[in-house]
Amino acid sequence: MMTPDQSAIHQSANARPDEIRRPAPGRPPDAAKRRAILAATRSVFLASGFDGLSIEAVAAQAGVSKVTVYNQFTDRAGLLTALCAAESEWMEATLGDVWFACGSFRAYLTAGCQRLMAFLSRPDVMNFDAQMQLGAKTHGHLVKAFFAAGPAKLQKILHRTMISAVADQAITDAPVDEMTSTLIALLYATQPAEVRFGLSPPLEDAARDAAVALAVSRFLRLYAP
Amino acid sequence: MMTPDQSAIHQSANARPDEIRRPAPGRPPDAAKRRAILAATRSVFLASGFDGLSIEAVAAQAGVSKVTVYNQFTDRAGLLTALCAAESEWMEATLGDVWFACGSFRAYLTAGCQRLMAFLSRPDVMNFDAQMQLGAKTHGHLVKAFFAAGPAKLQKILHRTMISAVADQAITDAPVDEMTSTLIALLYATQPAEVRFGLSPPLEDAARDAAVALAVSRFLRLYAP
DNA sequence: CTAACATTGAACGCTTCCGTTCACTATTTC
DNA sequence: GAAATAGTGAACGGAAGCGTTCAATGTTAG
Repeated sequence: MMTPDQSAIHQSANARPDEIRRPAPGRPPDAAKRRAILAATRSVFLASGFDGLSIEAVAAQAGVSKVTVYNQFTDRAGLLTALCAAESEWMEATLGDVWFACGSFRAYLTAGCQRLMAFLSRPDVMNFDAQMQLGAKTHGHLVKAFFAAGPAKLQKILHRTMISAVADQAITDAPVDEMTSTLIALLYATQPAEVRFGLSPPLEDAARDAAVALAVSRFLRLYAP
Repeated sequence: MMTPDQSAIHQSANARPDEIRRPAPGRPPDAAKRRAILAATRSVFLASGFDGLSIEAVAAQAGVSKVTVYNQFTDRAGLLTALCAAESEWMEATLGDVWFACGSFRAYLTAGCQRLMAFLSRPDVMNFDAQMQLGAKTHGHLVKAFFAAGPAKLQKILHRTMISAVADQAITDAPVDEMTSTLIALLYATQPAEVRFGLSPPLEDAARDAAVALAVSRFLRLYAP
């Protein structure tokens, strides 16, 4: 009764290859409720973290019976796992979708970083980030997955970008890792400290875009050929 | 019985000026236990945050009766207030003590930033920082005090440093705020992302110092006259 | 229709922690 | 000495949340 199916999330992925497309008997789980539960879980998690997450609060906020939560996610751990998986997937997809060709390297980099920061500076995204940093000791496995889909993937993307920019002679051939971390740092400084601590409202889109453009300028000033 | 003394922390500060040095009757509170309670509170808080902080856990870890905690700090809120006050005081003092004269501006800045980051990169300090970022919604007053003693004070210190450096023609007279935030960003990038998420152990002292020196180099490359 | 599963609402026993009270001992001032 | 306060250990009633169970109803495949 502890782990009859381990996790309902990967149910379709775990389906036996020889009996595909055979629907399970009985009433199927309600996908909409599953989504509602995940959304509520995220909301509660942002405010309460790994250990504070109350399943009863999740059920209430999702407008669903507590038993349904256990039915769809087995467990508190299953709920957290599903949440982190969904968040990681979303983040990985978003980080990739942000980059597409433009004119000059400067224009490309500026536009990409602006779209990137429009995502990363969202209060909820930053909040999730902070929770993950705190969960390192107790939930390393989940943090690891999130890190791979988030920060690590971003680093890889920028790494590739730098390499091709060096090849195109758009920037000097300084150490790629140094350039990558410098760019990330300059982008990070885009967000004022008061905002990070929730003492000021987030920047308007225009202000954020301007700050990012300025950061890219500083970056190019450092590494222009 | 709710707030007979409001908060024992500021007891000496609140003493009437006309009846100073008159000791209170009866057995005085045990200062050592007070310190033990605060230390335990910090430890529990780093792991549990504002809402997860268990007073029973604090009492147990401090090796003290639960009643003593209530006796010395009135309240859960009083405990958190005292914790944040102590942390703010400590941080403010440390941030100031880090800077003292050296040879060149580069040497001065490098040494100061190295001592600064030796403090700021400590896992417990970073952890406290993350908890503060999360507590914005529910405990804005405490976060505000911490912010004033920490990030805001650091910003002021660097601001003054930049102004005098400009006056000495050690750096160009670019906008001071821009230079300050850029330096902070470059220092921030000193800490690898894996470390921030607790997936790698903190940098050794030598490695951290080297990274900081490199960050200062990049800063001076941007703003050398 | 029937078998199988989902969902609900309500209850269950259990644990943890809250903030408070009690009786008792220890320490300090007057 | 007496008065006043601090500290201990144990217990209190209550709140909240856990994970589970039950009976009843909804929905789906065969």
